[in-house]
Amino acid sequence: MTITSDVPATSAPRRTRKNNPEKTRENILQAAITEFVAQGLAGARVDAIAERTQTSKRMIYYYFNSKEQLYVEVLEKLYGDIRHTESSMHLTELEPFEGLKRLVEFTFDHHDRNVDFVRIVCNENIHQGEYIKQSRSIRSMNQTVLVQLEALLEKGAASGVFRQGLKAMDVHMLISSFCFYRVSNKHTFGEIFQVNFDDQATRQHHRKMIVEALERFVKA
Amino acid sequence: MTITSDVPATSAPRRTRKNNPEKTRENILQAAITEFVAQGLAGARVDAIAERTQTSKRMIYYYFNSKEQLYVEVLEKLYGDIRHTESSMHLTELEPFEGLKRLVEFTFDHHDRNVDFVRIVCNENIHQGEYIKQSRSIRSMNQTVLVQLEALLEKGAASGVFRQGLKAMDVHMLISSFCFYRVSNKHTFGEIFQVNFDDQATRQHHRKMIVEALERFVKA
DNA sequence: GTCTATAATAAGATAGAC
DNA sequence: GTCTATCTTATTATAGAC
Repeated sequence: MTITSDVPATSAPRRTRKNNPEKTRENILQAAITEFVAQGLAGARVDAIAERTQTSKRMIYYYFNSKEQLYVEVLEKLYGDIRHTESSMHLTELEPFEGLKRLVEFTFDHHDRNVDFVRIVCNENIHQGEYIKQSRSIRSMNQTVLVQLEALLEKGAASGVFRQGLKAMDVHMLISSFCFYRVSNKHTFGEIFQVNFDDQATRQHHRKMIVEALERFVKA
Repeated sequence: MTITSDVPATSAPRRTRKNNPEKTRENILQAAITEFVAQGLAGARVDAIAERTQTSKRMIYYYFNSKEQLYVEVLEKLYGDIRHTESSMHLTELEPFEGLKRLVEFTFDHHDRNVDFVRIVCNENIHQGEYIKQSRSIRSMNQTVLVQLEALLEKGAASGVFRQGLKAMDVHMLISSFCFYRVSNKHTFGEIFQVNFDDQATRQHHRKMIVEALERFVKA
């Protein structure tokens, strides 16, 4: 690259438009989330992502090298959002049934509010988890729930209110199943059985139901 | 291209290859299932579908007109497979808890055996149920479960073994959630928590667990 | 770091012979 | 009904100026 050093030192600044790498990067990432969630990895168009940004397509390749790498970063970002909130639950400080209720409601609300997360996970499963395996960080960040839930189950069993021998992963899976399904399948289930999952009364009803199902499941 | 019409009238038959419309159509449909399930609607390539068939790409357009129409037929076929088996359960002829157990185990086994069905439903939800709405048949064929389950719940409540006021759709959703999730999310959940969902011992464990969860949920 | 223009290729759909 | 060859457009990715 040749340097044009014969610029008048007194006139306009060297840069007319302010460069802001971090902001540009974040801007692209947000646009990518929207596009990947709506279209899936294969259906997403780099042009469409560019149109959603304040910058150009060239910058996408400049920062992320390829559509696939951009997708992996989106995956990591959306998985990462759960960890933050999850670690602040303090389940074991509560009475066991209260702790369980809080965990279930927390998981329910998180899925309900983060349709993006649910969609990207669905898409990732269509691709057989190919990209999640490329991310070393995602796996480690998800162990927190199991540790907390295990402590809760032990405490409940010790005090005799929960039954013995429950496995944290099983309970976690029961909770996740329901919370995930009512978001992931809202369109097909909603269409077939004519239910509107975005309706607030329906939402409250489901929330109450899944708490009850889990209470009955762990009860001694 | 010039036409060589000077072919001896007595020699080879007009058709060297036997035409078999129904078989060709079915052949294409099966290839399409494989491709759509593996790649999603957007990721699926018509060329790839053609390669999986014993026929050519031209025939795909001849029989199905477009990639989208072919996709809708795949959707209808996979949804249709459940109905057949579902209608032969005769739940109400059994003792209530036995009927419930049979329904849960049936749903579990169906999802476990039909990963294709689960994948296509996931894909359809990414597209916000856009194509399932185009099919008039799918909605009607799914009402059977609810009718049967409703009768079962009433019978159980009448004899006092089930609690009162349970809604068929809620119970159906609880069952479906778990059975669906462990297939739909086997790759991400499996990777994060290092579980192999195809392992037979794991499978049996989950099957027993979901039956137990439902028994506890409906118990009076 | 950022932009516009463009190369290279992949993919849905069709023409036309037999 | 079936085949091969091809048209047309869309899409990922890059070149090169500033």
